[in-house]
Amino acid sequence: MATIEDVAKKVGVSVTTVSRALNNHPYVSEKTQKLIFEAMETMNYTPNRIAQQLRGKQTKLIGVIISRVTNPFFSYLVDAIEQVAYRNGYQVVVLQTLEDKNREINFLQMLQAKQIDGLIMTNAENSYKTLKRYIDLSKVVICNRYTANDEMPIIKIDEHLATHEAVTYLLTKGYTNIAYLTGGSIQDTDFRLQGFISAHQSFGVSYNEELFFPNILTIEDGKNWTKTICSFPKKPDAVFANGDLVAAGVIGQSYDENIKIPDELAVLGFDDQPIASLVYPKLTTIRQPIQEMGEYAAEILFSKLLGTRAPKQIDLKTSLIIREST
Amino acid sequence: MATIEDVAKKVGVSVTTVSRALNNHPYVSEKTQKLIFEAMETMNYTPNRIAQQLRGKQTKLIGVIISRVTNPFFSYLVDAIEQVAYRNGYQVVVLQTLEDKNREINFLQMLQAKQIDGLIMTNAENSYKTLKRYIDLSKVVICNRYTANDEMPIIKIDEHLATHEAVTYLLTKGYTNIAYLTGGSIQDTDFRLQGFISAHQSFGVSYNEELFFPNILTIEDGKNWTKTICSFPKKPDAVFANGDLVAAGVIGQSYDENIKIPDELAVLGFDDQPIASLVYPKLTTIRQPIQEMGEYAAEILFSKLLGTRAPKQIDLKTSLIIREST
DNA sequence: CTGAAAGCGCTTACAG
DNA sequence: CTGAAAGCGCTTACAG
Repeated sequence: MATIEDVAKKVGVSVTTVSRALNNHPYVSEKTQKLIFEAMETMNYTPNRIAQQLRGKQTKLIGVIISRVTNPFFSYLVDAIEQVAYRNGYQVVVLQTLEDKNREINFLQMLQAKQIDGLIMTNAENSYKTLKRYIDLSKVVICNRYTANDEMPIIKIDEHLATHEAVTYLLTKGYTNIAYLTGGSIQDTDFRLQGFISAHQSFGVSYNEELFFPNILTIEDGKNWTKTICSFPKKPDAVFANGDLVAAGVIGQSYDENIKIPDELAVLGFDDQPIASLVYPKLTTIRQPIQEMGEYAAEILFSKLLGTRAPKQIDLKTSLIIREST
Repeated sequence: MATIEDVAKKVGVSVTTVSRALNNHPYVSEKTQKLIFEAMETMNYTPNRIAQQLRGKQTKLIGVIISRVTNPFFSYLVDAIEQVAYRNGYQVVVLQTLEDKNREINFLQMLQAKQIDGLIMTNAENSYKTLKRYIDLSKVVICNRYTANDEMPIIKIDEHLATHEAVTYLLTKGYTNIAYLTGGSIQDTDFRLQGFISAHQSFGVSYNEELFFPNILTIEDGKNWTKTICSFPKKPDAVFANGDLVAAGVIGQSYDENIKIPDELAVLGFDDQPIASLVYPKLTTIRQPIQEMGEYAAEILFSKLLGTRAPKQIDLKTSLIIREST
C-alpha cells in the first residue's frame, strides 16, 4: 500500500505538505493541493488509520459489552448505540461476555490498551471490586440495570417502580400466587424483585418465596420452567418473567401442555420486544425504551470523550402494555 | 498511562528487554523477567495496542457488514462469527449499512486504512463494479446470498434447491396460488425466486407474476402486506415469505384480520428463527444453518489472514421444517 | 505557503 | 542474556 511518503515523492513535496493537504490545513496552495489529491487518487492512497491513531491517540472505536447479541434486548441496544456512534464518526465493537468472567476482563483491558476509546457496559459478570481497577470513569458508561456504584454514570429505568406498578395490576386482577422468574441470581440488588415484593406488601398479600426462580433467561428456559410447574401440587396462577423471551417460551410451552392463558396462568413480560405481539395469546408486558437507553448511553459517553455537554441524566420512563396474556 | 519506557526506567533495564519479557522471548533471565513483571503490576502497565499494531501491522479486529443487527438472522450470524474470532484472538466490529450505500463504502475504506484486518460481507448495497476497487480478495469473505462474482470466496446455502423443494411441498399439498415476498427487488440474481418458479414449472402450474411482492423485509412489512391482500378479488391461498420475521408478521396480522391459517392462507417462512415455533399457528419454514454459515465464513477468513489451511468450501444444507402453518 | 525533524509506543535486526 | 538504534506511518511545533 502507498504511504504518505510515496505520495510526497511522487508530487515532489514534503511529507508535511501532504499531511496538511490531507487534513485540510489552510496553508497549502491550491495548486499543490490539487496535485497532491490527484496523486493520491491515482496511487489509490488511503491514510493508515493506525498511524494516525498512534499520533492522535484515538481509535474512533467504542466497545459495547453485552451478554449476547442474539438476545433482541441487546441487539436493539447495539443498534441504537451504533447509530449515535456513526454520527460521531465512531464504530462499535461488539463484546460478548457469554457469561464468562475472563472475557469481561479482557474487554476492559482493551480500553486500557487504548484499542478502543470508550466503553458502554450493559452487564457485569465480575464484582465491582474486581472491575474497579480496570475502569476509567472518564471513558465508561453503564447502561441497564447494573448498579455497581454511585460514582459511575448510569442510564436506566426505574426498575422498582415499573415492577411495582405491573404487579399491582396483576394483584388487582385477582392473581395472588405469582411466580417470579429472573435471569440473575443475586437478590439484594434486584430492584425488580424489590418492586415485586413491595407491591405484595402494599396490597396486603404475602409473597411466596418458593415461587422465586433464578437463572431463567432464554426461550428454552421459559419452556422448561413451564414443564416443571406442571407437576406442582399448587400451581402459580400468574408469572412475572424478566424478559419477553422467557415469557414467550412460557406461552409457547403452555400451548403444548394445554395450559390456558390467562385463565390458568397469566403471563407478564418485560421489554416489549416485537415478539410480544406475535405470540398467542399476545403478551402483556412492561415496555422499556430500549432505543432511548442506547442513545442516552452513547450520548453521555461521547460527551465525555469529546468534551461536549452531556444530556441530563434521568431515569427513563416505562409503561405497562396490556394485551391478552393477563 | 505508563509506557514501556517508564517500566524500563523503573527496573533499570532497556526498553528492548522489557519488550522481550512482555512477549515471552526466551532470552531474558528469570530474575529480570520477574522484576519486570512486578514493576508492570505495580505501575498498572498495559501495552499500547495501537503502537503494537503499527509495528505488527495487525489490529486483531475484523469487520462484519450486515444490514441491521436487530434482524435475528444477522444477530445469530454475528454471534457465530464473534465466537470464532475470539478463539483466534480477534474482536468483531459491527458495521450496519442500514441500506445506505455510503455507509458501505465507508466500511470498505476501514479495511484499506488498515483499521481492521479483514472483512465479512453478508450483504451488498452497491454494485460489484463500484465495490471492486475497494475489495482486497485476500481479506474479504462473502457470506450469505450475495452473488457478486466468482472470484470471491462465498459461504452459502443452495437457495434454488431449498426453495424448489419447499414450494414443491406446497404445491403437493394443493396450494396453487402462491405469493412470493422478498426483501430485495432485483430479480435476475434471486436464486430463491428461480427455485420458486422452477417448482411451478416442474409441477405444471403456471406462476402468477402479480403475486411477486418486493421490498418486504420486516415484521411490520409482513403485517401491512396481509392488510393489503384483504382487498384482493382473488386472494393467494399460500405465501412464501423470505424470512421468518415477515412470516411472523403475516401470521400475527392474519389473526387480527380473522384469516384462518392454514385453511385460508398457508404460510411458509425462511430461516427457522426461534420465533417460528412461538407464533400461533407454528410456522413451517426452511431451516438455514445460520451458525454454521457464520462459523465457516469466519474460519475461511482466518485461514486467509493467518495463512492456515482453509476448510473446504461447500454449499451448506437446509431442511424443511413442517409445523402448523401449511 | 513550505519543510526538516521530533515524537507517538512499540518490535526487531544487529552487535555485543 | 542485554542494549542502542532504526523504523512502522503519521502529525505538529518550530523555523523559515
